[in-house]
Amino acid sequence: MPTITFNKLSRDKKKALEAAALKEFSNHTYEDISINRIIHEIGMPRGSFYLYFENKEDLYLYVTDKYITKFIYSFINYIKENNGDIIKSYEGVLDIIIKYCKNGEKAALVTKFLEGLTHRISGKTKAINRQDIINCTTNSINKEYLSDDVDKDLFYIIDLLTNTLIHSLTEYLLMNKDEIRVKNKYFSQLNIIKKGIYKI
Amino acid sequence: MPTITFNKLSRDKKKALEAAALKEFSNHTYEDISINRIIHEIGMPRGSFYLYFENKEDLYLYVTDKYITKFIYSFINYIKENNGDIIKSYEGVLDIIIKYCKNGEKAALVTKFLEGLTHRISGKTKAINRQDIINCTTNSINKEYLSDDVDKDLFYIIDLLTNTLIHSLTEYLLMNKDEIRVKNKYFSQLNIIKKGIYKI
DNA sequence: ATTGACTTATGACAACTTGTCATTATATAA
DNA sequence: TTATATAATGACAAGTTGTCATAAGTCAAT
Repeated sequence: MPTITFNKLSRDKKKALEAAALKEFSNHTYEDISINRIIHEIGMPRGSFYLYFENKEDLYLYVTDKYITKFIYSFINYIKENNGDIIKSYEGVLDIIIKYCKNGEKAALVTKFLEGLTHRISGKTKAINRQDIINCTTNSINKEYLSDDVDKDLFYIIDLLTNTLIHSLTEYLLMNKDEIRVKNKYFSQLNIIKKGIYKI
Repeated sequence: MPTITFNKLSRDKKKALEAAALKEFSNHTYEDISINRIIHEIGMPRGSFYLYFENKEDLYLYVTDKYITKFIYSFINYIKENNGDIIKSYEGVLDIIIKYCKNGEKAALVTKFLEGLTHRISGKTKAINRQDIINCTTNSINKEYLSDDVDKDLFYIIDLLTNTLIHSLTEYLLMNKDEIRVKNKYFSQLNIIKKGIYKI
């Protein structure tokens, strides 16, 4: 969490730091992210940076969280577009993200965010909170599709689906596995889960 | 991969390096692993180390791979003990690993290996190959339990199960989530998958 | 045994990291 | 205007990694 001092900063300075951070994050592994490069880029003195953020991890989680949150909101909308069909929504979202990554220079960023989701950072295990995704998603789901013996709170299901999605994205974006293979596997796995939770 | 020169080294020197590396890995995040500390511990000159391994990643993958392989073999045996009941085997293995971690000083190590499985290392995405686990596991599975419309090659299923297992372990070991909650979720998720693939 | 050609070993070095802290500057309130 | 609190700064210590010129072995062939 950035300090109060950071929040008091002018809009320009904040934006500059965030932009520089994003640029650095896009081009380097978490390990290789250099605060030095970030602050040099925008001519911010070393001491100032440490007045605003505790360390690299602090900055990383701040910036990453912001973008993950954006994604969650649009995903929730997407579920609504699909009338609460959770499997259909998860089926579609892989493609949407993959396409998003192909279009722009966004791939690098999404990749890094994925790392943020998957990774434990600096031992403190402050990995971005997937709980948020799960909570927000639950309410958008149409439970009529679901078999009667399925647990009413959909926590386990969403966790399983999210996990499967992230794993597939990781394979495609971080491990450079073949798109078609990844998609085939993902759809098969969703199908297994569908059989496990949907009415026959 | 270590160099040929490393393999030519005396048993003692190799063991010493591996032991020092393991110790360092147990007590530090990947990011914070210091080759400096490792070589100081055993009085190995800097230049020598770089004669044997390319860098930190190289050493890390070498040591980690060794231990993962050990685990795979014992897991395959465990499946056989369960007469090829894949779901039952995955149900049991979480508990086995958790207990293993409780008993000894092994927790730290398993934790780090989990990180190795989950993480991308230094951008090159050389994460430990889960393909091995999947291939070896396939042959030990009793397919009679499986519903007829399940794909004959069990790749997708094992990947899904492994992914679910690793996620649960991560939550317990790296995110310090409550053991009972983790287990409940894991079993529920396995149950969903079971419904998706087993004969009724 | 001596030469010469490899292979292996070594530690000083350059080029980077990060986080701190004494000092200076700027607000803000009395 | 003075006093106080808040913010900005950059030099610094203490660490990191990978390289490379030099030194030391090894070992076959003369």
